[in-house]
Order: sequence, then structure tokens, then C-alpha cells
Amino acid sequence: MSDLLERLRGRGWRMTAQRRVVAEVLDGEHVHLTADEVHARAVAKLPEISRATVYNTLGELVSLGEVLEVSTDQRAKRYDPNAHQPHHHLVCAQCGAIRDVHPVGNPLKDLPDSERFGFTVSDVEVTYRGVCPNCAAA
Amino acid sequence: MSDLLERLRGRGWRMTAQRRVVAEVLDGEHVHLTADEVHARAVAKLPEISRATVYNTLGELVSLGEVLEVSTDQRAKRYDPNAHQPHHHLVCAQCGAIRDVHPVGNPLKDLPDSERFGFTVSDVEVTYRGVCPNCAAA
DNA sequence: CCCGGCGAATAGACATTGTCTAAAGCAAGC
DNA sequence: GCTTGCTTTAGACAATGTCTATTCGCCGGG
Repeated sequence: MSDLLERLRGRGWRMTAQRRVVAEVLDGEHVHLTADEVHARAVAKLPEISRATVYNTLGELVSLGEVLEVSTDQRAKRYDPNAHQPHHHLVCAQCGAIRDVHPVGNPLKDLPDSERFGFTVSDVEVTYRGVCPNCAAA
Repeated sequence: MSDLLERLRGRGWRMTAQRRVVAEVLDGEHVHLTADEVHARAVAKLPEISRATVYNTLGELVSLGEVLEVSTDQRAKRYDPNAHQPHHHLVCAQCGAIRDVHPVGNPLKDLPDSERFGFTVSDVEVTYRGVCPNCAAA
């Protein structure tokens, strides 16, 4: 969204064609892409963009809190543009499809002090695993 | 534990020095080692053990349900010998230390049907993140 | 409107983690 | 002690990510 580009410009981002393209890719489809998938789509719009730039830009977007990094499998990190609404993930164990979900309740409350071992717990990440309708049908 | 070796033998495992060493490493310290850490400790006991064997053996132990694979960061997988009691993890965002924790409540119940998108949800993995006492003191 | 400084992009080497293969080794039953 | 075929081995390969030195080009000052 140009919203995103505006916010970034406001934070002193130097605007370049490459960064614009990466932002467009993330904004265009609300899915969970890997860095290399982002790169592939960026290349389609701007053939000379390099892999390092995509990685750098994604890293910056994560630091700025505009995009979330999620690791639902232990292969590639995925990037979730839905950073402004807290949510968790539901992953198909067979095809890897990912859906954003919003469980009720607050799992942070479910961790008693006696189970915190002196840690300052600030965040919790919940990943549900199962089989999606497509894979169940097959 | 020889318990573990007995169970494995009972399942038709051919017993080799390499497998014994990997089992000993996992059993010796109840921590969460990466595959390469397991390999390093295995080499200390059996210098000629190869990396592939450690990876293979770990994979077999996981398939047999004797060890759990956990991915608390998106770097290396870690192996948790505490496979027979369900639990979740608390990770230090700074040093990466991992503790097993047992939250109250069942997060599976917190996911309403309307948020399941037709998936058959079978499992949930909860990772708490925070700062451990050591890192907080530093 | 043009320049120059410095932030950003590039290509490609490098690092880490994990997988695969073909050949040699060895556990276990006979 | 043989034989069988499961295991191990070394190293190549693959996937993902990081780093570096160099070149590029955005944008504020003139």
C-alpha cells in the first residue's frame, strides 16, 4: 500500500525502485512468502534486483515492525505483512499452507510464575498444525 | 539410558557403536542440542563417527518418537530427549537458552471452529520468548 | 538545475545446516 | 565363521542466508 511507502518515507527511508518493488510484492498478496519467493516476484517487476537487496530490505522491514518473520517450518523464514494485528498461525503438515488465526484467550496468562524461571517473558508464538481440507481430500 | 537402548533394540535396531554414542549424548545431558553439537560430543567419544551418521540417527530417533525436534530459532533444529512428556518451550531472545515449560490450559481449545478453516488440527506448539535472568543482569 | 556525500544496490564469494550417493564395513542369524 | 543386507563413511551437493568490496544513484545544499 502506498500507506506503507508513506510510513517508510516518514522514517527517513531513502526511496529506491528496489525498495518500492519489495514493498509492492509484500503488499500485493496477503500470503506468507519466503525471501526467495519475494525475490522471484521482485525480479519479475525489476529484473536487475539482487538477492542481497531483497534480504536486506526484508530485514529492515522486520526491524521497523512493518513485517513479521515467521518460521513455521525449519526451512526458509517467511514474511508476513500482517504485522499490525497480532495473530498466530495454522499450518498444514502436508502441503505447508499457512493461515492466520486468532485464538481466544491469552497464552501468556497460561504460563504460571513458577514456570518462568526468572525470565521476563514478553511474547508468545503459537503454531497449530494439522491437515488442510485440500490435503485431507486427496 | 540403557532403557532407551533396550527399547531401540526391541524395535529391531541393529546396535552399533555410533548409535550407542548418539543415544548416550542425548541421554547424558538434558538440554537441547543442535545436530552439530550432538556430532561434536559424539566425536569426543568416538572420533571416527561421521556427520551423516549423526543426522541419520537423530532422524531415526525422531521417527521412533524417542526424541523431539524443536525449532526455536530458524537456524539449526534442536533435539529434545524429553519426548515422553508433552511440553512447550521458553527461549531467551538474547542468548538462546531454552527451558521446557508446562503452561496450564489447553491451547487447542482456544482455537474456535470458525478459525480452523476446515483443517483437522492435531497439534499445537507454543514458544514463549523473553529474557533470561543471566542476560537481564548483564 | 547540478553536485557531491553517503546510504543503498550489486555480484558473487562464503558460511551454515542439512541431504544424498556410492562404496566399504560390520552386526547378527545360521 | 560366513553371508546378508543394514549401517557407516567421505565428500559432493543443495538450500538458505550473510558479508564484502565496489559501483550506483537519491536527495539536500548550493
